[in-house]
Amino acid sequence: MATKGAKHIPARLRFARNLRSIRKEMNLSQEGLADLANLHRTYVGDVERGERNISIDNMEALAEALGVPLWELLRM
Amino acid sequence: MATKGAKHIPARLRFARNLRSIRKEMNLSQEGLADLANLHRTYVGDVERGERNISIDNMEALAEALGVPLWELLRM
DNA sequence: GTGTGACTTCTAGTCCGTA
DNA sequence: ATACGGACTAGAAGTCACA
Repeated sequence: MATKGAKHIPARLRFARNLRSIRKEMNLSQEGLADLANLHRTYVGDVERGERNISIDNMEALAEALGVPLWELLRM
Repeated sequence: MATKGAKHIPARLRFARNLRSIRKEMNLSQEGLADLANLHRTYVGDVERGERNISIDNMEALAEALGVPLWELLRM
């Protein structure tokens, strides 16, 4: 078969990138987002760099803070 | 307006329920799934009961073990 | 085959700084 | 406003014995 590859980017990285790009689209700072999600400034930065293995509760907190559905943050 | 409610079920619970129902559709035991995902039997059970705040890496491991995209497990 | 309590190890998540 | 480090505490990861 032809189209097999795809070699998925790890979910953690997809989440990281989507989080950052959506946050920026909203002209929100990491600090501002952290506040909205009741998380810490530095932690959000770590997550956006893909350095943290974030838990589902906090993923949801961030999604809600951004006002987007969680699956949107897992988009390729 | 009429249809506003929706009162989202927490992502953790949605994940729990979807995981269980998809696993069962595949006639797979918690044990079998745990093996495929390189996780422990009891841990998978805990997750299916929504008792664990699972991290993104393990969510992905379970999704891959089931052969479904991660977002499928977050479906309402 | 699954649920549950208890337990230890490891990392998620906080908070302080400095650049 | 963000990155990054160190040091710390809360809580996730991972395992077991028993129902």
